[in-house]
Amino acid sequence: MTDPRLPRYQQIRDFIARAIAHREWATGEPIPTEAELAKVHGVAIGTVRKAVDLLVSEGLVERVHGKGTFVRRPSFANSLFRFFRYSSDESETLMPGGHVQDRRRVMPPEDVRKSLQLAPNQYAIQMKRLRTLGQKVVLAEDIWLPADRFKGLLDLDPAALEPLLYPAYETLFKVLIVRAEETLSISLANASMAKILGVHEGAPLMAIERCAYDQDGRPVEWRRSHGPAAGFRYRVEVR
Amino acid sequence: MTDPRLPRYQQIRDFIARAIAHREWATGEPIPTEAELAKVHGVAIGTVRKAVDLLVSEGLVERVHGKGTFVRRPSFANSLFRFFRYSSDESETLMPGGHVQDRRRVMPPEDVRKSLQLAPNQYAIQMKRLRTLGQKVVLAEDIWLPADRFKGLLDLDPAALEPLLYPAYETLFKVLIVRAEETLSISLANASMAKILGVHEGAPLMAIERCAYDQDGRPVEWRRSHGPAAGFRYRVEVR
DNA sequence: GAGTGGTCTAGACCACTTG
DNA sequence: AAGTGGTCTAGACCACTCC
Repeated sequence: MTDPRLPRYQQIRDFIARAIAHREWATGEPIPTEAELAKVHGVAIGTVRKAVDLLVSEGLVERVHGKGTFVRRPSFANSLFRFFRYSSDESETLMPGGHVQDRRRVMPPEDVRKSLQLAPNQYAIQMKRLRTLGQKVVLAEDIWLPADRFKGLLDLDPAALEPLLYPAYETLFKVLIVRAEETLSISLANASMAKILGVHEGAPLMAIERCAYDQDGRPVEWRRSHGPAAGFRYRVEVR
Repeated sequence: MTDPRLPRYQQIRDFIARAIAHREWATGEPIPTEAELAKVHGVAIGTVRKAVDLLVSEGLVERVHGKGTFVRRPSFANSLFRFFRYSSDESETLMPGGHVQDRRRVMPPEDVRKSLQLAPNQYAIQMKRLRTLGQKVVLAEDIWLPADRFKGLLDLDPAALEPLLYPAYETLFKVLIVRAEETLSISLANASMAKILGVHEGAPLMAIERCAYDQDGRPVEWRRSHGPAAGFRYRVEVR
């Protein structure tokens, strides 16, 4: 399953990441102890520690001294601030709702196809989605997925995809998002956007393009989101 | 110098970081080999490796297999994309000029004082600065520094601070920036901003607030930058 | 071939949590 | 006291670069 030419610690990291993606250990539950992992994989404990170090740095897992190592994933509030980096004004306790409006199986435009590394004849699934805070629409999203990794999504009850997509990807499609690249820019509202977001035509909008990658580094989602500029804040740490 | 209660690998990391900040090893030059560092500090090589791992993850140093470990600092193009995350349209080869306009020693406003963790009676140095691409002003910056760590900055020839501030901080004040937090938002140009940036009043601007931290995790610079929204792009990787 | 970092071992002892 | 992760050792051998 894993490339045997990879270092042992990488293989063990992949093994654990895959097990987590497949929900073999529930969120908040401990993974096997380092001693046990070492025994199972037939390596020294230092090698296991290096594998776990990687997972910690990816945010997939959390060490607690004296207790164990725990699956750390976005049960809720977490994924919000890992990937939903938008807050209207300062309030920390925001909790956006998600509302999938539209789902289709289509050929993606060229830029999306490239970002998702799809072959020219491969299909994508497109979804339109609104994010709301209270009654207010704060973000209109246009989401693209590789169809072959999300078989059956079109037949799902839309409610199964709410309030957050990434936990649903994980549970339903064994796709675990571990990182993403985002590009921010500013655009002006056209007529339809203005109507959806409740701003006047030509009002400034924040545009966020995101490409999200799974535990194996493959791109699995591309989205473009638009939100009203007023009150928009985006926080990030750079190194 | 370093807290002896810290783990050895932390102490060694601090030792190396400090040496780099003090320019004991030039940019692009190799630091001592791992074997040598181990001998000097009287530890096993694995401990040194852990220290160097930290520095690599901080981007301070770069390993090259078979050759050595090299000081990686923003000699030039690097710091641009580490900390100057602004590009007008897609062109990758941008190289913004910096032009310090104004320097003063003043009491900082409350929010700046807090961000820099200054005591209520401590002074700050304020600088105004323009960033240009070709003839065009792309960013107007308002920069605040703790006065006690930048003694003598007011007497310097402004040219000593160009084209980039962070290398100057490092050479002249032994302050090495290793990370920063940024908050992006959108504002509208007032009359003076409009004039400086060459846009009409009320035009949308990108506003970037940044707090930068040194190798010891202390905040050493706060700045607020404004640039025209048109053509603005900000790329970031999130985990 | 000599020198560098990269991987891995088989332990030891310490610090913290839980019963 | 037992079990967990955290630090550290004193090596071994491999992969890569340079001469």
